Formats: sequence, structure tokens, C-alpha cells
Amino acid sequence: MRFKPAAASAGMNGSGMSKSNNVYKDAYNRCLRLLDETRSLPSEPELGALLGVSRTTVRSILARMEETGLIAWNKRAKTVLRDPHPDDFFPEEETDTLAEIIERSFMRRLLAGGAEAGMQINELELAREIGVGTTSVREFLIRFSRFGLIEKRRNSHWVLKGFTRAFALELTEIREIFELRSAAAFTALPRDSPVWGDLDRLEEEHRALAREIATRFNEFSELDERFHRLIHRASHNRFIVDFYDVIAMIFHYHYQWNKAQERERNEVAIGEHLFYIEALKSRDLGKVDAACRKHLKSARQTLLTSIPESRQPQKS
Amino acid sequence: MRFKPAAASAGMNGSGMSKSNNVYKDAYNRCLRLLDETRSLPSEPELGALLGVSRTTVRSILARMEETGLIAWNKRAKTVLRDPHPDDFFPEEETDTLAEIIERSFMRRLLAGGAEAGMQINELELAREIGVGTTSVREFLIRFSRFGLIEKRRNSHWVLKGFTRAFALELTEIREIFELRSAAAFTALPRDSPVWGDLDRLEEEHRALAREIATRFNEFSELDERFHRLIHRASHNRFIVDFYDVIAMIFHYHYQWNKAQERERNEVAIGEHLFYIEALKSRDLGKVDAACRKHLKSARQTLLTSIPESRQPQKS
DNA sequence: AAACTGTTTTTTCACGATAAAAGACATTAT
DNA sequence: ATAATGTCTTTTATCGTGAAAAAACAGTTT
Repeated sequence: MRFKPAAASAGMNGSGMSKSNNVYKDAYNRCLRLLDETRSLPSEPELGALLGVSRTTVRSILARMEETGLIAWNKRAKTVLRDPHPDDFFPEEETDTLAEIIERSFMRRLLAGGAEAGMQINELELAREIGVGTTSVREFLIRFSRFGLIEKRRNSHWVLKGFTRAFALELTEIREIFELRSAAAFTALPRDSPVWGDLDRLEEEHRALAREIATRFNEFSELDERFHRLIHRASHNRFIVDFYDVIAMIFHYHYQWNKAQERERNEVAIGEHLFYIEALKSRDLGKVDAACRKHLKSARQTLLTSIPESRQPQKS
Repeated sequence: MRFKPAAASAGMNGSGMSKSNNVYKDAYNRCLRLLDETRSLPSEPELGALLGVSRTTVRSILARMEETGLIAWNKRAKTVLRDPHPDDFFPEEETDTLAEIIERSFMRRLLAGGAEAGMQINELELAREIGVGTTSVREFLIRFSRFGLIEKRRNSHWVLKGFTRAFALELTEIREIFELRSAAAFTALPRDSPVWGDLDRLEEEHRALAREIATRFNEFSELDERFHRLIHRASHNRFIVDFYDVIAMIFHYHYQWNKAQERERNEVAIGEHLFYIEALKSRDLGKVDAACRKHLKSARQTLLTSIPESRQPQKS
């Protein structure tokens, strides 16, 4: 039984393409947005820091901006000549990392059904279907394996363990242990810690979102992640902090996949978060524990109901 | 500041070597040991299952055994002609996986001192020094990153976080949470579960080792791992079970590195294990908890004392 | 017919090569 | 003297390629 994809392909390039310049393209697009705000751009190192890329990439960006008449560039002087036009931007899909492309393809197949536990995953086939090299697929699978959804057979194929009820239960069990601990650690943080300011800002964002829930309910996913990461960070334990990557990944795709009653679910969750935030601010361990438990319980419930009840995985 | 190795190299091969046949060589050696026991070898599929390799590899082994006059091979008949001679075996170092070679080199450098937190890790340099391709090093680093000792900067180098006191504390914190839970789950396992038999056998191994501790104290490391893995498995949680890989890895190198009072430490640990085993067999949650806590506390202490107190890592 | 052997195809593993991106060095401007 | 720009070098990301190993297929033997 094989984990057989259907149809896709992303990197439609003929032959020996070595590396896409998506870092440049993405930074270019972000730099375009900067143009609206100023009449002249800062120094190259400063721009690099701002965009999170090296000076080499900054110079490529500036070179192109000069070419397309967006700026006049002479040494330190980088004067903005005109506002960016929509088609100055590189297309969105060209700014994605290969890793992102592979992950999306892989998750689509995994969630699109027909991906039963026990199936084999074929590196070569995946690479061909997505239109990338085998090395990138291999590296993706290795990174992905820490999420506990796939497993490698020595000198052989990968095996899909499946997005099952058991997986969700094991995941949430750890999540609950870690978050309760982190929340307790958070409570014990000194009054002058910057996290209290972060928490206040998050609270305000929650309230703002609650007010416009009817139109902005789909923005909750991102806010949810930032909130829980703030709490987990209070544990000061890299394993706890890193584990949130697993949760974030699962919830990210879960949110994309399960749109049933999204608005209602998010509205409830915002309420729970606000209650949780109040508890944290009270620094009362009992209250924190109760609010945290309550929220985690409903989060688990939401996740569980989104899992299709399918055939059991066979023991290897 | 760079994570600069000293001198090594393992894969002393000239040019375009694609893949070493270590799977074949290792299986061949193991198959030689089988020869002592029987007058004729089983069928190809059966041998494959026994050695954990494919039939293709089995046939390569048989072909060579025929060549070197170890067996007469005609279809189903594989008669042993003579006992294997010491130099029928492939040298040990040729049977190692590339991943093992890289891991050993890397850990040697990491533990050999001079590897301070914050240092950069250079893929190309590591690959050159070890004498392997960059891809293998990359894949190793990706796999290794889950141990929490290194971290990747996007589009750039890896950063060594260092085998510090903080690392050990974070690691043991999780270990203690997970093992206490697992031990409790173990206690709740039904009387007819096969784990009780496993536990009895482990207990006997502990007693045997305790009797000959003077000469066999270095065998404890392996027994320790098997014992703790048995307990962790009772959690029925893949994240808990997988986390033991991190602990096992750290303790494996810790045991190799820190030989101070090895015999005494192991003797104490065996005693704690036996007490822990008794507690488990009593199925008394209070006793189990106490025994587990006691052992984990001394394990943490041992690990902590082995960490050299060095300069603090700089915040990034 | 079930299980084995012989043969062919497919997949994994590991490499070198090359463009993109980062980083280091040298030079120039404030 | 500091901080920028201009230039050159090194490293990372990704591919195609080929041998090792696995897996699939076909033909035999019990």
C-alpha cells in the first residue's frame, strides 16, 4: 500500500536549475512595501538588517529597483522616484521556500484523505510529483519526522503513521503537561519582567479581534500561536519551547482543513484566552491552572472532532 | 568564533565514490558468526529476515562465501565447508554507517573541549575534515538538531548551543516529568501484560551484573538504556518514547567521556534500579514514585558533575 | 500451491557540481 | 575614526548522477 500522490508540481523548470532566488524575490517584495513610507532608503547594512538578508541580496534588490526606475541609486543616495506598481512585485508563489512548497504538497496529500496509516512514502515519487530534487525531499522528511507522523525503516522507505485519534491524544497529552507547567512558571515571573507588557498587548489584540469577530475570525489562528508561544517561553526549557513547533504545525493545518463552525470555535477560544489572561495577571496559581485546563480541554476536543474516524493502523 | 575541528577523516576514498557497501559488510560479518552453529544455511528469505537485509544483499553474501570456500552453494543447498577464520571478517570500521561516522566525529569535537556555546558550525569544513560529502553532513545536522544542542540560522550557518549546565537541567527536567508519568502508567499495567516478564528478566540481569560488578561494570550503560526504555514504553506516547532518544544519546557519550568513579557510580545505580524494580513489582504508586525520584535525582547529579563549568553562552 | 531461486526494476544513499546567498576584505566617503 | 560602498571569497541550497540495496517480477523446485 503506497502513499501515492495525485497531481501537483511546483518547480516547473527544465534542467539543471540549482537554486531558486526566492530569498531575493521575497526580500524585494518586502522592500517595495517600504518604499511607500520613505523618500529615500537607508544604508545597505541597515536595509539588510531590516529585511533579514545579506548585503549581497540587498544590492541585487537595489540594482533591480534602479533598473525599473523605482529609485535613483548613487552610492549612499537611494532616492525614491515613484510609488511601486502592483506588477513591480514578484508573484507570491515565487517567494516560497522549497521547504514550504514541499511541506504544503505533502500535507495536502496527507489530509486529502486516502492516506491511511501504514502506507509507504516514496522519496523519489514525491520528488518527481512535486518537481524537486530528491535531496530536498529527504531533508524535508527528516525534519518532518520529529512531528511523529512518519517513521523511517532503516535502509528503506518511510512509513506513514497517520493523523489518527491516537496521534491527537498523545500530542495533546504532552501539550497539557507542558503548558500547565509553563503557565505556572509564567505566574511566578517577577512583576518587572517584560512578559507582562507582552501579555497586555496580546490581551488588547484579543479584545480588538473579539469586537470584529464577524469579519476577522480567520486571524485568530496566528494570534493563538503567539499567545501560547509566549506562555511556553516562560518555561525556559528548550524542549518545551521546541515542542510547540509540533503543536503549531498540527493546528496550522487543522485550521486550514477544518472550517466547520470556525467563527464560533474561534469566538469561544478568544473568550477562554481572555479568561486565561486574567488568571495569569492575577498571579493566582489556582485560577491559572483552572483557566489553562479549561482552554486546553476545549482545544483538544476541537482537534479530536476534526479527525476522520478511519481504519486502525496495523502493528508493524 | 568557529567550531573548528582538529584532524580526522574516515572515508579515505579518492574520487566519485557513491555509496559504501557497509550494509553488506556488516551483514556478512554477522552471517559468518552464524556459520559456527549450523552445518547448512537456511533459505535466502529466511536469512534476509535473520540479518535484517534484503535478498539482494543475502545473495551477495552467499556469493562471496562460496568464492572464499566457506560454503558450497547450489540453489537451495548451502553447505558449510569450513569454520570462518578471523580474516574472513571485514574490518570493523568498514561496517559503520556514514551517519555513525559523522556522529562520532562530531561528538568527539563537541566533547573534546574548546567547543564553546555560540560557535558557528560550518557544513563544508566538517564534511572536508571528516572526508564525506556535504549532503551527509547536512542531513546529520538536521537529525541532530532535535537534541537541542545546535540551531540553524535561516540561509546561513548552524550555531552550537553547547553542552552546558542549562542544557543538562532542561533535559533532566523533561526526563523526570516523562519518567514519573511512565512509571505510574507501568504500575497500572494489567498483571498479564508481557512487560512483567520483561521486568523479571531485566531484574535478573541486574543481579547478575551486580555479582560481577568488579569486571563487568562497563556493561551497565547498555542495561540502563534497556531498563528505562521499557518503562517509557508504558506511557504509550510516541513523544515520550522518542524523547528517550535524546537522553540515550547524551548518556551514551556522557558514559564514554566521564570515566571518573565509573564502577562506583554504576554500582549505586544498579542498587537504585533494583529498588525501583521492586517498587514497580509491588504496584504501589507511592513506592514507585519515591524510587523513581530517588534514582532520577542521582542520575541528574551524575550528569551535572560531568559538565565542565565554562564561560556562559552569549544571548543571540 | 506454496515457498524458493534467478532476474530485472526501482529506490535509497551519497557524491560532485553550480547558482544563490552570505560573509570577508579592501577601498572610499563622511 | 567610523561607517559606508565596492569587490572578491566562501558557504549554503539544490540538482543530476551512479552505485548499493531493496523490492518486484518471473520462473523452478518440492
